[in-house]
Amino acid sequence: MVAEITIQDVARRAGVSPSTVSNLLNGRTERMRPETLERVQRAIAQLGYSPNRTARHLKTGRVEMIGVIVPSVANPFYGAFASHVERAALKAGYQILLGNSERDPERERRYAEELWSHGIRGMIFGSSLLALTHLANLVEHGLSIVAFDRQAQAADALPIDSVSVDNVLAARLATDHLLKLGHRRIGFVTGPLRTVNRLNRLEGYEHALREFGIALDRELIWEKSLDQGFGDTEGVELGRCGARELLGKPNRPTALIAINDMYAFGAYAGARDLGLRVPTDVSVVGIDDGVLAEVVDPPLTTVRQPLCEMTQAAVDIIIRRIEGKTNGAPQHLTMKPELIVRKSTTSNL
Amino acid sequence: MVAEITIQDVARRAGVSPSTVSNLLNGRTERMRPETLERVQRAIAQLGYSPNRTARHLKTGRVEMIGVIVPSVANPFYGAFASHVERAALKAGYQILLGNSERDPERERRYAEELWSHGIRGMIFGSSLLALTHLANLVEHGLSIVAFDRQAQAADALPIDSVSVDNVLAARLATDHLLKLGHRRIGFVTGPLRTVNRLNRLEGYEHALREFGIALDRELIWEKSLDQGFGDTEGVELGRCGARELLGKPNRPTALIAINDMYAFGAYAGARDLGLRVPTDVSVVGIDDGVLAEVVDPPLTTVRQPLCEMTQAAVDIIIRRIEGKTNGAPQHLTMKPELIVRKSTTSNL
DNA sequence: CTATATTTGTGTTTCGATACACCAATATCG
DNA sequence: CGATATTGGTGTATCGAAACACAAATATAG
Repeated sequence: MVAEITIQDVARRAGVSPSTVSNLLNGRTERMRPETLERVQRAIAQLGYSPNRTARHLKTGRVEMIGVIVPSVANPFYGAFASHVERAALKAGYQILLGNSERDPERERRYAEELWSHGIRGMIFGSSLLALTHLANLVEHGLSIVAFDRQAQAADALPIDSVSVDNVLAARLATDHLLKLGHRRIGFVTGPLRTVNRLNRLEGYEHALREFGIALDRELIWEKSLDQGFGDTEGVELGRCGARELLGKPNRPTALIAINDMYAFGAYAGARDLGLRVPTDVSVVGIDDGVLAEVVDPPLTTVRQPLCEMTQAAVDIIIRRIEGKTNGAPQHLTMKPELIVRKSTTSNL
Repeated sequence: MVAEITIQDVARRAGVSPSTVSNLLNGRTERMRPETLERVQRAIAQLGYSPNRTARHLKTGRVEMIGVIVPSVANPFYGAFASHVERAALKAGYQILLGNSERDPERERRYAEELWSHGIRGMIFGSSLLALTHLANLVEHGLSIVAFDRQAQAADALPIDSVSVDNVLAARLATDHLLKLGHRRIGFVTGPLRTVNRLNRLEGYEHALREFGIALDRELIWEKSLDQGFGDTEGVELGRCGARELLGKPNRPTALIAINDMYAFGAYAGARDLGLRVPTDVSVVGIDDGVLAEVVDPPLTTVRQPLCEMTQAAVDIIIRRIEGKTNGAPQHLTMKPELIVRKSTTSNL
């Protein structure tokens, strides 16, 4: 246990005042003799000094961190998301602080307050919750938020930026694809409809059916949540369970749309449980296009979200807000999804 | 943008000194009149005050955060890991700060120094790198580290705690299982052998073969890394590639052991690429037992790591170190792995 | 050779919370 | 009733870095 090295130690060693060291640290070198500069730099290197961020933050009020709150990184989609956000943040000199909210507004609020008390003034939320009122207080105090994968809602009263894929379109692409393949009874498997992106996807599904002149059959929409709360396995378990129930009906659907890839993988298992094969007996489409989509058997037909561009945009926006480079009205970016046809869907003609 | 509320504001409102508010905040209420206490509490509630952690940290030198550094949370294993660590940490009143190192010692060192300069004095490393010398400097300065999934090495000169599954045993269980099923040519698919856990697993594989009286065929050990660096997809891609190469040989193996579940899923795809079926044409065993293992088709026979207990132990150890409740020699916990037989392996008799 | 600029740093205060020595007011006791 | 405890707080210095006004040393001008 060695004592911390402070700016004072460096100053003493270089024979200058702490102020001078601070000046160098903050790039105010223009009025500094080259030899002084070099002396200070040597002292820093020799002592292995690195400034205490806490002290710096207390003084400046700025902290180069952004908060990232997702339902759970145990879900590979959010894992990949967090990973992309981190990469983009690091490039801009920011660290990320990650929290799992399990889509619980109360946990989300607590996390946000926690991060706030660490001086973090910008956060990205991936949970896509219907309301954002639990964050109103902090936003009014000056917190900047980017809602990820949650298109702005008419009812939103808060100035919150958003970056999202067009989820209505995503589900329309999936549904249209199946309709064109001749499917008429298409099941929709989702977890709790407590998020904007899910509602939008359902809307896209209904829209596509309507456009095609097919009556909506409520029986084909399966929505349920796990009793024992949220877990790592939520998506696949629900997908499995939903597929089993829908495919067990007398007049079973010939195709399923899963709310995301994890649900689709679960649906594969559910179909298998009933002795049905994908795509021969039932076509399955996912949404996300994560890394596993092309590896599973059969490779999953799914709708791609441009995750990389989306995260980059989200990070850019939040940093501009934090640094006060944007002050105006909330920005809302909507990206285009893309249908990726693989082997999990087949013609029903 | 509302001004921050400080302890002074609360004190003024309650008609006491900041010291008194601080005393309450830190539980020193024993010599405080109940009515004063109540007045201060009311002031805190009315103003919605929450203490500035930065200032507190600067004064106390303590910060209730632990660093968690993993190769990448985009890998579901580390996503689940991070999620478990977070849960355990929160229970103990700690936050986690997460970093992805992509197994690069230099990135790992930079991250560690970054976290150190934030006042973090305890970190959990999940990368299992062969050497830990890149962290020597910080450890000498007082950083506590738990190496996760990396059994202590004889050459380790640093006082670093560890929590790991017995990786040698894990691979032995997998190999024995296949041997008992009658397999004699068993391939081993792994990424770069630059981690302790991988080397240990390879050792377990070799050990089991030797014990069974089977000569080691180096041709059956496939080890490669991706050219274009580390990505979300590393595991599955390498597994796929490895399986394709091994199964493409004239005298191909009848079974494969994948270094982890992701590689195993890749191996499924690789076998499929060659028109081979699992387990009819080739048996596959993974290691980890993540959530997808029982969902994929066929459900994966794998070796379970008791992730939950392991992370809990790691968090307990690191917090005891940070709080100075343990000072002695490094602790090394080794947990027992468990073979989970599903449908991806079958008899070769 | 004095007056004014310019260069090159420095001293002091501050951020918000905490630790700790210390003080005022009241209670207790012989 | 004066001396001593006890109760219930408070004043002040401090953590490490940064901001900013200001000062010493040197250069330049007239």
